[in-house]
Amino acid sequence: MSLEHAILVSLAERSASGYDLTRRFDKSIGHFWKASHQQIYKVLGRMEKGDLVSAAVVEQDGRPDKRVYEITADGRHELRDWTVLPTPVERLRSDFAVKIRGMQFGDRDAMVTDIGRHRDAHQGQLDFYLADAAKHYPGDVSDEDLGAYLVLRGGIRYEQGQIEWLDEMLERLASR
Amino acid sequence: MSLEHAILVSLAERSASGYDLTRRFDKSIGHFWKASHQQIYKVLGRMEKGDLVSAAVVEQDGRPDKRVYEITADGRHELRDWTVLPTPVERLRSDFAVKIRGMQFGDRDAMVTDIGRHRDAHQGQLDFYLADAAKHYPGDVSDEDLGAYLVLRGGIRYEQGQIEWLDEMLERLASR
DNA sequence: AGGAGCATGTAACTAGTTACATGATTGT
DNA sequence: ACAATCATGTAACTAGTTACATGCTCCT
Repeated sequence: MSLEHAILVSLAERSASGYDLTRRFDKSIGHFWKASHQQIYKVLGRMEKGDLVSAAVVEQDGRPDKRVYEITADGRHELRDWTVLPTPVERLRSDFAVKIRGMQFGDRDAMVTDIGRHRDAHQGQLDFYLADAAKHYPGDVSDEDLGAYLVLRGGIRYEQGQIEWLDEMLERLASR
Repeated sequence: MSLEHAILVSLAERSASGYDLTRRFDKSIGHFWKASHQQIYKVLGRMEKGDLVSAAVVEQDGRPDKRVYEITADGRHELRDWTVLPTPVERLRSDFAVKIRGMQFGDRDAMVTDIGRHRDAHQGQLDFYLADAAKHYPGDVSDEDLGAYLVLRGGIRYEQGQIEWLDEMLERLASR
């Protein structure tokens, strides 16, 4: 159900079409909750029925019409109510960790290569986050931006932790 | 499809019934891949049809019969082949992060409480991992245990990173 | 007498993925 | 001519969750 909430947060920040949301879910908010356009359109339809969002058709020239969604008062209430409920503490669910765990039954060389790939990918993501932080939050953070900033900080710490772990593994595996 | 691989890894370590696997998925391997017993029985059935595992009915006295699953040669091949393929780099998918991101639209006090709850939960998990590491790997780690050890190291780093992030948030929010 | 543990399932549902579909405009 | 961007969907499928079901033994 949390795609609904992610959409509500995104629309509370700024109204958008399904297409706009899809792009947002490819970056910013999508860094910690990804969604395909198919899923987004499906959920938007359900949310419109539930009066959490309302749609307005906007005609454009040279481009197809679009349905711009706006959060409703009900939607804002739902969002606030949701923040009051305790969030279940999530467990990790990692394909990669399962594979590491099964290392002894696999191909050691291929796995070292794969660990290196992951290291590079996480380094890339970290660089992206750091650039983003430097660009958007060079000084004090406004109350309005605090949530986005804190999540970005979480992303940075996560990527750093991953890189440290991946490096630790590479070091251990190099000496065998 | 990765529950299959998680089960293969677990059965490669030691044969087990669906019930045994369920308990394992409540601890050890379940720390980074959780699964319900319903899902486990369903997947075991599919895997048996695909000859990745084979079952033997074991009669017990004072307890119900059980079907003990063993990994087959095909299963071991599948596991090895899987380790050779590159693992897609996963993005985070976090309800909690979405909620933090939407902080400005929610109840600040409730969220501070929730962050505290998460902090405690992650501290508890970290303590558990540290005790596990101290108990099982006080000295050198054998080749056989390396995968499990490295994943445990990953878990420790992950929990530490989370706690640091949660503390950072609590500190920032206390001063507003 | 009641609850916890052992043991295995079915049924109904929700969320999410993958593949396919359409059609206009703008840039190379 | 061809690809990319804008824009919105349907259809078929897979994975996972929640609720329900059964029945025996051991412990308090």
